[in-house]
Amino acid sequence: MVHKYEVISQGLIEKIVTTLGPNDLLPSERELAQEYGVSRMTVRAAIAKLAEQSRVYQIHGAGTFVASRDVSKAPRLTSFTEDMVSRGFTPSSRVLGVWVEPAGTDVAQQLGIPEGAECLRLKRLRLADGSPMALEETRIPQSLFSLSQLDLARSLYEQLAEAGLDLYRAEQEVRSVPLDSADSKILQVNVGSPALCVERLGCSRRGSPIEFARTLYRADRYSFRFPVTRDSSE
Amino acid sequence: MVHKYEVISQGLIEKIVTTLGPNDLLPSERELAQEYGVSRMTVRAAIAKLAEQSRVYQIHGAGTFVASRDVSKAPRLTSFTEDMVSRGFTPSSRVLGVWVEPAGTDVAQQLGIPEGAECLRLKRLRLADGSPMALEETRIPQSLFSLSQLDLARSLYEQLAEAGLDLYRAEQEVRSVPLDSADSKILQVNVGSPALCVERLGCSRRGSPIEFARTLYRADRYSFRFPVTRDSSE
DNA sequence: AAGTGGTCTAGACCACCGC
DNA sequence: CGGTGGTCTAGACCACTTC
Repeated sequence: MVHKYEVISQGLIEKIVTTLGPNDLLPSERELAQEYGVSRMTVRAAIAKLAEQSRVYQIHGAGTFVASRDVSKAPRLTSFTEDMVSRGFTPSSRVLGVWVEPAGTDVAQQLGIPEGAECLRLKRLRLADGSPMALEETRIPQSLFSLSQLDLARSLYEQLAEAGLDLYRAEQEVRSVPLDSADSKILQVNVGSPALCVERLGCSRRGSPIEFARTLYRADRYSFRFPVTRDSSE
Repeated sequence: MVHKYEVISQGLIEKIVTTLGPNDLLPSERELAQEYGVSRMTVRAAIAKLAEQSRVYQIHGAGTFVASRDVSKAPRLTSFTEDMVSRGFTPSSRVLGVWVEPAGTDVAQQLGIPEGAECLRLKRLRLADGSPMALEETRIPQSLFSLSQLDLARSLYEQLAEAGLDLYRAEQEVRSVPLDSADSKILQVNVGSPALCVERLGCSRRGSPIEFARTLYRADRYSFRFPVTRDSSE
């Protein structure tokens, strides 16, 4: 808590969760500036942070308001573990295989590496409350992270971050697919059951690809929920 | 083009699309301030707008850079027609039914109206390049928009906007579901084929529900693509 | 008309990156 | 080290909502 605007953001969040409800009016920017003894621009920085997270919204001429709770979660780049915890499940994981193998055409294209370049491939069954939730296959260029660095007992993201490979953003593609017999057996559902297929290309802040993951979620246990807005671009 | 920061944003966009490529360095904030004869805070406002749209990214101490072009824009709240056009299809539509009927439990809960309150229900088959793409069912509280106001030949969103019901944001839930025999026949795929089921609750800027839509997209023709970022919260 | 957020100024100092 | 973005000030005027 170094910056003033962070103090104000936190103060507002506390006010929101304790004494205010959805669509309630927050103090005006000028009031807050006086209350915290800062300039109004600093208050605006604090509110901008909250608006970015959809915790509040502003209406020109009217004021700043608390956003509805169920709108507040924009999709974030999370690990399976974080995702499950936030959904109220206890996550666990079973490694189905680790390989080093040449990249196929699609993987190479996604990761922006030459076809046939060696990739770390990690296949895991993901469980929630002890029963199958998803089947995940991750590929990372061996040139970035090698098999010998990998500790299967620890979080992959943590280890990537330690190697200077921070995932900053990702491109996700979501489709609906029928499960083949092998995958359906692993996920313990009938052959041909639908699954949510999420392909994710994780990138650094500079935009260079780090990780390509394909995850099959059991359709009966998993869904995506996210907000969309009209404006944004221009 | 009233505001100074908009002029600067536009100028930067032009520079980006004409003379710069991904990860190229933009002029510093101070240079731009001088070039445009404005304060640095105004330049920052312009850049903040572009960063919000992921057209540029900033690295503390290093500079402002052009984002990779293949980073798709965050999902926006669009009509089926807009969505298809942006995907390169020619959209069309066939109305399968229009009713006024009492809201069921789930619809009432979503729209925040009493169970049994009258709703406008509109069921449409959506086509892309002349063949079935999606099956869409929309419900709007009759108290907000009545059947007699509806012109089936025109865009529903346009008519809602004219009635003062601007959709500002929406909550979307995306699942994978198998198609039953009736729906699969309409969409011209095999029974049990997977589909992407998108449920959308469209709201006003103030957060009051306006429209609840459930759309079944053919899995073989449609997928979602969107970016996620790590930061945001905290 | 009063109050709100939106834009804007002309400075300042700090934290970080790259050489 | 110099240059960059990140934070911050103490004002100002404009545009909008609400009454």
